[in-house]
Amino acid sequence: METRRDIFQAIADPTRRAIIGLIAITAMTPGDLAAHFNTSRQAISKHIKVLVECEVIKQRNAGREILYQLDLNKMKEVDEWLEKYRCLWEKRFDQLENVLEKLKTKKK
Amino acid sequence: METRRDIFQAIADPTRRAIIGLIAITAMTPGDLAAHFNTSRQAISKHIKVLVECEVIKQRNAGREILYQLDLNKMKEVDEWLEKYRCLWEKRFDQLENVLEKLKTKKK
DNA sequence: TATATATGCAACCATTTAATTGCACAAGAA
DNA sequence: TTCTTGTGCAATTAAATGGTTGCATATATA
Repeated sequence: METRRDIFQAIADPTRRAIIGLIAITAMTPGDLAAHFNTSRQAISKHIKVLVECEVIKQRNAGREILYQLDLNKMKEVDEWLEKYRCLWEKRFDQLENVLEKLKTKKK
Repeated sequence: METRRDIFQAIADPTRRAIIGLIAITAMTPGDLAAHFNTSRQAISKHIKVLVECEVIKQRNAGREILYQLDLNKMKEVDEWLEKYRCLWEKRFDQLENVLEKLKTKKK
C-alpha cells in the first residue's frame, strides 16, 4: 500500500479543496470542519489525513482538540508547476496585442 | 457512469501532466505521445480522452492522424483557483518584511 | 485492389478511492 | 470516579481509476 501522494492528488477532490478553503485563514478542528459537509466526521478525517500526508495542511494539538491549518508552502508547488504555462498564455496575449497593433497600422 | 470530470482531476495523474507538458507548444498525435511512455498506446489514448473531456486539450484531424494540443484557457482555471491563496502567501511575505523592519529599528 | 498504419472503442482486471459503521482512547466536565 | 466529548483507526463496501488485450474502421501506400 502506502500510495505515493502528492499535492496534485490532494487538490483533485472537491471536498478537499473546500477544506483547504475553510482553513486557509483560520485553523479548525475536524469536528467543526465536518459540520460544513453532508458526510460523516470520519470521512472528513480521512480527507484531512490525505492533506496532512501531502503536507498541504499542518496540525496543532490543543488539549483533546486538534487544529488544522493550511500550509501555503505546498500550494506554491502547484503555482510553480503552472508557472511555465502562465508564460505561454501571457505570450499568447502578447501575440494578440501584436495582431491588434498590426490592424491599427493597417487602418492608417 | 459518465463521471463528472474537471481540470483538477485531469492534472492529478502524473502521466497526464507529462502529456500536457509535451503538447503545450507543439501538437502531437497519440502515437507520437505514446512513444514517450512505457505504457500502451491505448492507455495513453484513455488519458487523452480524459483531457479532452475536461477540455484541457483540443484536437485537430489531419488525414488519419489526430493532432492534440493544450488549451491554455482551462489551465487558467487552476490559476484562478490559486489566485486567492497566492495573495495569502504574498501577505505572509509582507508580514515577514514587517518583522525584519521591526528588528532593524530595534537594533538602532 | 491489397496491405500497412493510426486511431478509437469495448471488455476485462487489479488497485485505489471515498464513504460507511463500529470501536478504542484520551481529555475535559459532572 | 463517572460521564461526555473529540478524535483516530480498522473493517467493509461500492465505485472509480489505470492498465491490459482484442477488434473495428478509416486513411494512406504498395
